[in-house]
Amino acid sequence: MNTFTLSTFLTSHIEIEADFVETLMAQCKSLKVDKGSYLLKPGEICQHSFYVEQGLLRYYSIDEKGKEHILQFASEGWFVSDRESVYFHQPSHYFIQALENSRIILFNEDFITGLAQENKSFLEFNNKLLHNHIRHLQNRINQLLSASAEDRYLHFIKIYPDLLLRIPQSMVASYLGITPESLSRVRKDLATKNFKK
Amino acid sequence: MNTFTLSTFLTSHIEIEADFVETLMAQCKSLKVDKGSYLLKPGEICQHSFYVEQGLLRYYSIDEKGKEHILQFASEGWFVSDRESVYFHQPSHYFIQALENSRIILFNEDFITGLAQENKSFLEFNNKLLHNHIRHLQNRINQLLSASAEDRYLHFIKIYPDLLLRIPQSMVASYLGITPESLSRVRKDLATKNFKK
DNA sequence: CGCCGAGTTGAACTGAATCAAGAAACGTGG
DNA sequence: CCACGTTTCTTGATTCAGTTCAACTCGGCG
Repeated sequence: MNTFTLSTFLTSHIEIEADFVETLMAQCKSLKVDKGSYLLKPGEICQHSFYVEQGLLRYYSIDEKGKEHILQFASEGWFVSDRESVYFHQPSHYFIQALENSRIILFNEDFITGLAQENKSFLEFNNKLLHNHIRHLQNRINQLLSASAEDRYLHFIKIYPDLLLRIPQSMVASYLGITPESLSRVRKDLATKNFKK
Repeated sequence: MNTFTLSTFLTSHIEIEADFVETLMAQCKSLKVDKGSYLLKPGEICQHSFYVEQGLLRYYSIDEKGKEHILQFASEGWFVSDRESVYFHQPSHYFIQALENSRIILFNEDFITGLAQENKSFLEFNNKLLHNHIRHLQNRINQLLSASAEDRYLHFIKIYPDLLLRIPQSMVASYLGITPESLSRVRKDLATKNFKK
């Protein structure tokens, strides 16, 4: 059985009436995507927030030199979307791609904002998501400004130990803002440090 | 005359009834702060969003090595706050400080969320602020991951040309995530490049 | 005048990138 | 279950962007 269904998520995060959850669920599309497939590509206007019930997504950009930069991973119980693109109706600069076969719930944003006006607890829920998003982004910026590659890696394995087992190391490096080679060396250094202790 | 009063800002950003603006304004405290003084310090729980009518603020952290890292500047027409601290009622890790004598409007967050439930256009306004915030944070992360110090500086002067004249260069460096010495060299390089062209 | 803080410059250093090669792990088909 | 090719990870040598520390310049201001 699966504890990451959307309804479980909703009821665990906010005070919400069971029948409201039902009607909400009934109006959200569920989607199965294969590993490697894309939910968003640059140039498209992002139409949804994606909730991951099962599987793993990544949210990333490619710069002028062709390098990938992963902004976010989303495994079970997480939301991803290009909120800038959704909200301001602008073409995205980002990719959202499945790293595993996944089961996703699509949230249409207009639908969401509509609900937020009707239902108080849903408004709170939406607000919580936005603030949580801001919190993550801000922490990330502060860390990129202040911490070394090693510190950032240590922080990553502390926060996302589960992801370590599911994604290739090169993607961790991309998330941290370093090259795969550098991450390999950081890990080597840490190993010898721990050995000495 | 001043075009950055809060009421001007509100009416230019959303469809909102004039009398609602009035009642809103009546309930927000205005505050004059001297250059150098603090609106938030680490350990405090941030209680407000700060709207800048006049002047300039910075939002920054200090890391373990004692280095400052500026996350955001806020001049006329901008909001700042530690949304994480406000929303989750957690002690902040950040400073908010006036870089000039400033006139600030205080937004109590509970008050805001209350209003958002009553007034539809205010809900939209609040949503717009949050999404705008997310947009900025995301762009910043993407840039820290992908762009060189020089690129980041060029982007900065393009986006915030006005700030260049108002803040010391060392703070621009802090915002960009480099040392003042490095920024000085970046500028030198750019000058000779432009000369050659 | 003389000080003071901001900015610049230089020289040495360092963390991380790059490029190239090799080793290990992994999945697929025989 | 093994052999093979492919992708992932590691390692080494070199280069490079940005840091550090120290000295110097400059403009403003008492």
